[in-house]
Amino acid sequence: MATRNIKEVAQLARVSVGTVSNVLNRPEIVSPATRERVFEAIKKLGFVRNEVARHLRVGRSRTVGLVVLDVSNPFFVDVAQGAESVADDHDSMVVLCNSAGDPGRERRHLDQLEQQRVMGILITPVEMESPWLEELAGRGTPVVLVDSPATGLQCSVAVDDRLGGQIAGAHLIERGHRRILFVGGPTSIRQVADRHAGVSSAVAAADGAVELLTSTSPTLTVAEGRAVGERVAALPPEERPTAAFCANDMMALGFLQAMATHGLRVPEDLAIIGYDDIDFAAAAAVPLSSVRQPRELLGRTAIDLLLEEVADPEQHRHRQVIFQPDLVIRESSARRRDA
Amino acid sequence: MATRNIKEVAQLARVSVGTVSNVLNRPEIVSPATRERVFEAIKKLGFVRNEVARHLRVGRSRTVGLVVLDVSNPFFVDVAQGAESVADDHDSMVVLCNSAGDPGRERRHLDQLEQQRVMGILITPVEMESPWLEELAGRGTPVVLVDSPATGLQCSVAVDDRLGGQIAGAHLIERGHRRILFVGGPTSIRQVADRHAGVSSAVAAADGAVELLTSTSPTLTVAEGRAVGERVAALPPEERPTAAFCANDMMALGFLQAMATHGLRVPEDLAIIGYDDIDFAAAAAVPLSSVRQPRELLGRTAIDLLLEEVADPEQHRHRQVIFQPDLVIRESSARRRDA
DNA sequence: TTGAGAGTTTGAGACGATTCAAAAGAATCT
DNA sequence: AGATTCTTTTGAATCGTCTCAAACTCTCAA
Repeated sequence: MATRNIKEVAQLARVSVGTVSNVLNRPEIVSPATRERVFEAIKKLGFVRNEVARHLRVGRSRTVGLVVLDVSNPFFVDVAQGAESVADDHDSMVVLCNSAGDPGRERRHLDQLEQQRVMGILITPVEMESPWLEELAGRGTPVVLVDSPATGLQCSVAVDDRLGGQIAGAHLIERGHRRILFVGGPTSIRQVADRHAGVSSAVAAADGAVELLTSTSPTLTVAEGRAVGERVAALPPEERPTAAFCANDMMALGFLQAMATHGLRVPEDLAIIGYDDIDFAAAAAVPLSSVRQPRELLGRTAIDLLLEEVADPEQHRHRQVIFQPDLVIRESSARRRDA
Repeated sequence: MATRNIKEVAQLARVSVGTVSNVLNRPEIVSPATRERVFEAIKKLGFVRNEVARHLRVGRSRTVGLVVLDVSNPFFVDVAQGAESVADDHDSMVVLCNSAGDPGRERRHLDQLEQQRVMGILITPVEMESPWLEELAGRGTPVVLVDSPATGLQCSVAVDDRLGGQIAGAHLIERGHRRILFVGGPTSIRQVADRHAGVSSAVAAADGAVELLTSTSPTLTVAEGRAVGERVAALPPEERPTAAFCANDMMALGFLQAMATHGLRVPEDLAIIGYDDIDFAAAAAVPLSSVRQPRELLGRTAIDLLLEEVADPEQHRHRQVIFQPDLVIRESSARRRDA
């Protein structure tokens, strides 16, 4: 209502709109006296620059969209915080969007972000193949894939999930487990597929001595983890796996809860290892072993790549950055199991 | 780069820009034949509407800013999800900003949001008194306070924190505790102050039979909770409180971890009760008793109030909505203590 | 044949800031 | 005083879309 514009400021300060704009953007080229007068007018009127109009003229915005698979997963929150910390230093803003694993929601968010002409988009896509993203990039919105496969057509940052799965598998095997359950989400999610492939390869390396079971669920939530845990707890002991490798910590926490409610001891009756090493993993009923990813670094690197592309689109060569996960061993997989 | 505009579409479809705009906004008033022609042109060119220009012309944006105290606290994530679910139905967007308890960051976010001319702002302010917010509202950006005091100058939604503190205190006293520690953050945060006042009143009602200790920390994080826990664990048993009421679940989880590392049993040696009842509370080392707040409802109601104000600013009367918390008793405070 | 009325389409302003060539003013030098 | 250079200030054009009064096209009735 009472939104003042540059023209009113100019009038009050008895200068032209061009001068007000200069005071706002390049104060050093304006004489101190005029500058002072303009600042006073701004303060008196309570003028706030209209970023929308500015953006329309200048052509690019200072906000970056970050579309994640699940905001309630602390992993993504940490990635977001990493990205935000970098954005802050470039007085940009990160707007966090939640696809909740739903391609439709993801699509709507992407449309909205493109309509807003954001500077660029960081995304952990729901599905491995996404023609949308390429079209988007083709129309001029830079896209960086976060924790996702390198298609070569855009930048990406990821953690070697195959390696993570392998480390986890090797660890369980080394601890004496011979019957391992992989608790995963939909295999359409690349992270899940890779982690499974990793543990498979570790199992394969054990020369048939180890059996790998696989359970898939539609989502990677605490509730799903609990549900799988319930089913496992209900199995007769001899059919039960002795260890569970969960595709993320949320599922692992749910799985762990199910063990507790059914009186199964962790790790004695069943060892558990999660993925992501979110802060809550260490605070769980039984402190959770987990494959750690450099969460904030992931976010920071993603936005760095984006800013690099924006700064010089011509020179820019797409890059794929891959980090290595490492294993954090805690109580939930600490004991040796005698085969 | 290849961003097409309405004019190019108009050219290709051999109509005027006005007609294209009509197709976009009021397709029913355009003849089917023309409409079809325009749609084809849009598709052929890969035209994406520039929401920035639209917004400049129309005057108000479809995005709402939500400024929270701590994104890594699942409580706020849930509030955000509640808000987002409503926004979705009004094809608006919620942009989530993190003040991280820092007035400077909060201020910068507010500035940015105002410059973007957002439709409105939902905020959990860092400090109780914030003249900024009133100025902001005065300049025409509606503000709804979330989980915050009712100043009467704007709408607010909150949960009765005093009652929450009281419930928690009464529960601990009823369980036989006579030496209770309140683990809180800075008292400048209203929630903390109120929860403390609540437990105080419960203690006062016990007629001098109960002693209340208070520990304050700069932040309400897991780490701070752990730090306080360390100090408490180091006390000689006779000086130690028998129960801790933590200002939020994050602190409670940290506190609990400290108990575990120092071999103190929960709840036998020390009972713990948290606040918020985040999902991870139930999955903790010892399932955590907690004061539950209607997290999503808080977010949903906040944005409802905002939309109401935006829809009809003249008629709108500011309202204060207050919800009641309730107590969830779990293992961490389940036992009776014999005085 | 004309006029009324309904249904479509048009295109010239906004919206608010930035840009930049050009004008104005001030300072310095001959 | 006039020429030259440097510093400030100006204001019209621009970004992409929406709005709305006016113009155009039909159809139908008088």
